[in-house]
Parts: sequence; C-alpha cells; structure tokens
Amino acid sequence: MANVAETLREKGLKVTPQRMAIYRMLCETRAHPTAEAIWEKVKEEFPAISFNTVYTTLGILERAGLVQRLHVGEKAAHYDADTSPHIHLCCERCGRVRDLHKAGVDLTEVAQNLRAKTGYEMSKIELNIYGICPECRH
Amino acid sequence: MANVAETLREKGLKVTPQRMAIYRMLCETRAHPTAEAIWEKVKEEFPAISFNTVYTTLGILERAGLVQRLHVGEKAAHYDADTSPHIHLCCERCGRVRDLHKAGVDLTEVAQNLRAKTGYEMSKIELNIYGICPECRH
DNA sequence: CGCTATACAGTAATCATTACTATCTGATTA
DNA sequence: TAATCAGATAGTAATGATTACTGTATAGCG
Repeated sequence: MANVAETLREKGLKVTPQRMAIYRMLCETRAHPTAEAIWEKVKEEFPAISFNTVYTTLGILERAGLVQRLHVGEKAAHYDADTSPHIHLCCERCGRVRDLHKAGVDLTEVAQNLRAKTGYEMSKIELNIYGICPECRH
Repeated sequence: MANVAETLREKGLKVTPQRMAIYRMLCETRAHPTAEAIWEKVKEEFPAISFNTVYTTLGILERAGLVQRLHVGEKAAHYDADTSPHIHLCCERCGRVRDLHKAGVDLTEVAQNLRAKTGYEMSKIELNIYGICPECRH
C-alpha cells in the first residue's frame, strides 16, 4: 500500500492517473463504497472521468486480486481493498457494511477442512451477516 | 411439507394451483433452481403460466418465510425450500449449488455470539463458498 | 520522438428485477 | 348456490446494475 503506482505495475497493469486515484481512494477508506460512490469521490479529482471507466477499472482491479467485490444485499456491488477473507456485517436499514476480522471463526481454516471433505477446489469464501446496526436501533 | 396447500394457508396465503405447483416443485428438488428454471419446470403442468407470476410468487413465498433466496455469484438468484441457515457450495464452472449442513461451523451459534459482541440485531446469515466441484475437475 | 497495445469517455445493449394494469379467481358471506 | 371482493394472474413496461461497443487519447517502450 506504500506505493499505489508500484502495486499496479507489479500486477502488470498500466499505471494511469485515473487508476491510481480509484485504487488509492479504496485503500484509504473503510466504508466499502459502491461503484457509484467511488465515482462521486474520484470526480473531485478528475471531473471528466466517466462512470464506465470507474466500473471497468474496478473489474480490472478485482481480476488482478487487488480489490474484493462484495455482493451484500441485492443491490449494487460494494468494493473493498482488503482482500483477506473476513466477515461482512450489513445493516439492512442504512446499508452500511462493516468488517469483522475476529469473530471466533477462521474462514481460511473452514475452507481447508471443506476441501478435504467435499473435494471442492475452493477459490473464494463469503460470510455475510444481515441485521440492524446499533445506531439504527436508536 | 406433508400438505402444500395447508402450509400455504397457515401463512395466510391464498391457495392457488399455480402457487401450489411452484412451492411443491421447490420442495421436491435439491437443485437450487433459478426463477427461470422453476418457470420451465412448472410450465409442463401450466403451459400458460407467466414468468412474472413465478417471479412474484417466489417473492411472496420468501416474505412468508417458506423459501430462501440465494445470491450466489452475480447472476440470477437461486431458490431453496430449506430455510434453515446452512452453507452453500457453488461451482464456478457448472454453476451448481449444493447444501452443506454439517461443516464444523454452527451458523446460528456464530450469529448469537456476534449479536452480543457487536450489538447488531441479526436477521440473516449467508455463508457461500465458491470453487470448482470434483466433477468439473474431471 | 514514434509506435503499439491498451485505457478512456461516451453511448448503447443486455439482463435481472420490479412496477403497472386489466382481467380473473379463491374464499367468504348472504 | 350466487354475489362480492381482496388478492392472484398474464402481459407488458420501466428500472437499475452490469457489460459491450467505438472512436480517440495516452502509457510504456524502443
């Protein structure tokens, strides 16, 4: 995370100002923004950037393993620069998504056990929990 | 499951032939079909049934707590008449979704622990694992 | 600097899902 | 059993997220 340009180059991606802005923004937030929210933020720096560029760039970053695409709920996807497997808590009222790293469940370990038991070659594990956050319960 | 009509009536839903066919089909399969697949199957019995009716009926059954709507992958939702919280294994090649009830993780217990720890009022828990199934690995 | 593959902006197309509307039907009451 | 009515159905249109396409611009490399 020290050098955004270097990280992109290591993955074989061309380094462009738009790409750097998108990836840097994701690394600096903990809010799990949607593509639209990322677009709004990056437009402050690049007023001419198109939504399409943001969207396709996020897909490129995901395929390069630099960001995680989250499918919480049924609406637009959220993005996370933390690619380690961890739990996501999603408030059904305000839509906010939070990380939960320590929860008594080691997802990597669960995946390892299941590989031996089921014969599946695991590639991704998603644990999403929905509910109402303390703030929304007044 | 003994009597589909009775189950619907208990939930305060009107009992119609289309509804019974949709719900019965879901109870009898273990394949986690999409709305489209359900439509194709039910059309054998009701050739005039519309996709929309299948789709909205599935939403009604979900809201009544009779079926579970699964968001595995990024494509169309899958449906499951088993509403207990359990793990879903999804093959990224053939798209098949399988249940996994015993996996060393008690999802209900995880949710209980998190409620105390985070203050969230949990309502739903989703654990999806993606990979390649043994069959698709040849 | 000049070349080439690829990124960008803008727009159009696709796909799942939801909304709308005019009939039709299951359940209830007389 | 017939009348009534809330809600279900079929058909179609609208929405919203995602993907595809196209002409131009730019990063990386010699």
